[in-house]
Formats: sequence, C-alpha cells, structure tokens
Amino acid sequence: MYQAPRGAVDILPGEQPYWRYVEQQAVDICQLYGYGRIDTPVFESTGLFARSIGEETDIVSKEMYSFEDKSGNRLTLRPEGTAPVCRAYIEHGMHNQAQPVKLYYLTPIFRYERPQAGRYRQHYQFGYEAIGDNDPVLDAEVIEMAWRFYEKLGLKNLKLLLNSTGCKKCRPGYLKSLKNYYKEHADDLCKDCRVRLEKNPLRLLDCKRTQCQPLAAAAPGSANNLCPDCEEHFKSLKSYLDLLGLPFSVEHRLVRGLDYYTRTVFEIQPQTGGAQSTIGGGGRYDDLIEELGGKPTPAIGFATGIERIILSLQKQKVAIPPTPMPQAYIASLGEKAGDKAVRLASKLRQDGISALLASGARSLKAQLRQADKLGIRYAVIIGDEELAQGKVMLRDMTTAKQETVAEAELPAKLLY
RNA sequence: GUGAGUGUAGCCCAGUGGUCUAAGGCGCCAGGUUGUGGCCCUGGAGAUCGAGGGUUCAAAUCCCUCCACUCACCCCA
Repeated sequence: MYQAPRGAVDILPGEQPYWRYVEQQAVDICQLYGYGRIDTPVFESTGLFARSIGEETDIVSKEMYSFEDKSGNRLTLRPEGTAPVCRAYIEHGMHNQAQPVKLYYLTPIFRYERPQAGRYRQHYQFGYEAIGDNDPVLDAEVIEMAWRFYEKLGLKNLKLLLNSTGCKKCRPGYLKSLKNYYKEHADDLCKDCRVRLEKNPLRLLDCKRTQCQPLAAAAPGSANNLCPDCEEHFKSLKSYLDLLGLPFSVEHRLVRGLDYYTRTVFEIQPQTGGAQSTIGGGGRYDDLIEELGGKPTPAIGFATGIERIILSLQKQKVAIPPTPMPQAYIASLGEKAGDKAVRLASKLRQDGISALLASGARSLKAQLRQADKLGIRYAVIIGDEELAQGKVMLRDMTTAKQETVAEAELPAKLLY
C-alpha cells in the first residue's frame, strides 16, 4: 500500500478551514502593508541556495532535495523562500522600481529532515521581503507586520525575541571574541559544542544542554559588539518598536541558521510549549542581493510556518470560521422525480445556490439521513405527489417543518 | 544522522503462547411496513493482527531483521 512520503502529509477537507483562514489573513495583512504577491518556481538551480544560505549550514549540507534533470542541470526543491525572491528581484531588474520593493509568498518548502511535531519535509511558509532600503523604520514595520498578523489570527501570549548580529565590518571581531571566550571554557563544553566552536561558533549560544547554559548566558553578545553604524541602526529599531508598542526582549543568544543575515534578526514564539517554539522569524540580509550578482541592495524579510501556526491555533483553541455547507440537499423518489432532481440541482447552482444532489438510488430515509449528517439545512424532496402538483417539498432540517412550494419560489426560500 | 516509544478494521482500542474461525466502541451501509433525518433497537460489510524470517505440537501474543508512525536531539518554519 502506498503512503504519503515520510514527512509529507495530506491536508484533508476537515483541516482546510484552518488553512484557508491562515492564508486569508496572510493575504489581507500583505494588502494592508502594500506587499505584492510573488510566486517563484518550486525548484531552482542548486547553486542559488548553496551560495545564499551558506555551504556549511545544515540546510545546504544535508537537507536539500537536489536532483539532476535530463539535461544535467543541478536543481533543488526550494528549502527556503528568500533566495528565490532575491533571484527574481535581480533577474527582473526590480531595482528600477520604486524602492523598497515589497513582495510576499505562500509556498511549499522542502527540507530532508526527520519529521516530528511541527516539522515536516514538505511544509508551507508564508513570507515577505522588503528589498532596497536599510532604514530601521522598515525593520520595525516588518516586525510589526508579523506581530499584527499573529494577533489578527487570534494567537495569544506571543513573545518577540530580538537581536542584532552586526555586519561584515563588525561581525569578524565579534566572532573572534566569542571564540576566545569559549576557548577558555572549552573543557566545560558538551561534545557537540566543541565541534561548534570550530565549525559554527554562533551556534554555541543556543545549545540546549544544561551544562552549556551558564556559559552561553555569560558569553559576549553580538549586540554589545556592534560597530557604530550597526549600533545606531539597532538603537533606532528599538525606539521604533517602542513607538509601535511592541514588547520585545533583546536575546543576545538569538542566532539564525542561515548565513546571510546581517544586523537585525528576530523570532516570534507563542508560549504554548513543545519543541518547536518558534513559529516565525526573519531578519536583515543586506549583502545577499550583491552576493547573488545584483547591485549592493539592503533588504529585510520574514517567514513563518503555516503548520506551526495551525498547531498553535489548535493548542490555544482559537475558533476558526467554518467551511460553508451546501444550502440544499435534493432528494428524490423514482426515476421521473430523479430526472427532475438532476435538473433542479443544476438550476439552483446556476442561480448561485449550492446544492447537493442525492445519488445512489437510496431510500428517502437514507437520503435524509445523509442530509442530516452533512449538516445541510434544507432538504428538497421530489416524489410522485410533487411531480403531479408541479411543485417540490421543502423541509427545514433544523425545525423538521416542511411545506410544498413552487419550484420558482425555491431560490428566495433557500436564501432565507 | 542519533535516541526513546509505538505498530490489531476508516478512527479509538481489548487481547501477553492454545477457548482468536480476533472482542468492544465510533464511523459506514441497511432494516424497524406503504415517501421523511437526528434518539433507540436489530442486522451487515470491513482485519493477510506493519512486513519477512525464526522458536514451538501451537504465535496477535516469544526471538531476530526490516519498514512505518510518534516524540526528542542535531537543526529549523
């Protein structure tokens, strides 16, 4: 028997209301903040991701779905959303548009990982990017937009974590002091952290092992080792966040897994427990466009996992708008009535009234039982008597009252 | 890639070597008189007990291998 591939799931009709709800709120907030939708291909040249995300990152080194097509091109299923948008920005000469260019996407993401709660091999991300401006007011706006989005969805107990990782001028110095600090305490580190010390010192900061906690807590923070420009940018951002009334906490241990981030990084977490505490995050990537072959162009973006949002909505028992059911169930008895039912269902639908036509030649009892189970309010019943009168029976399933009405009256009755 | 837990009908699950030709609940289908739902009653369909191998006179139950799912780690949305 075939099963969905590991880490990939079917989104069944019963779960669709959550998806449609989240997607609608995403589209709405983007409209509100002036972002235009962009859809990029699900696969791109492997090099695009390797160059942007960083060869040494876990995503590139072990999580990409890469393949070669029949002409030998190395392609990869999109493992994140920002690089393709930057590629499109460059490819279509968007630097000629009014800056910053604001784009959003809602798309599947692929990463070869072991699935667990809130983590899938194919998952969906909603993300947006503001490209072409380094004003910290834009950082604040991007963060605010994410915050309002979650608020609007109905999520409670949100936490905003903020940090600044500096730029290519100040980061090398910071990394050096971080390494020096850790080298002095190398004996107290867990074995994973000893590897990190060499490979990816920033990751030392968010080790989850208890033995490394005190060290990480007392480690030098990037936000305290910024160059004057970055310092000023960060300070300004914080004042804008205050201005907007967004409660943030500066986390000097906040680091993100992609290499392209500069200056501002942030994450938002609903305090709902579980291992996947972060539902969305983002930051600045002022060097990425240039890195990918464009002109030097500052930018900032954000992305959030739809599955994690839905998990949080469910944990917090947020009420979701239900999917509307058909208004009418068309039941019939006998062949002639059946023909009339077919025509009537078609007519109602053409009039914009959703209708479900009974199928399978079942008893009236069975037909009504189905209407009831599906939660359809009105049953239209057609039998020999109705046929003889040239009318139909309209039954309100919620009150169990029914009346004989002319077919022409039906639309008005069904629309209340 | 690592660790732990779990795998019995669509779903929840009973069953720890013979009485299992596998129980129950939900759901599904049908009936409870002639054209009427929701409650109740009755009946029915639906399971190679995750797969393969082994031990045994006998295995859903014990052993091995594999697979899948779940949770956690690494890492990330």
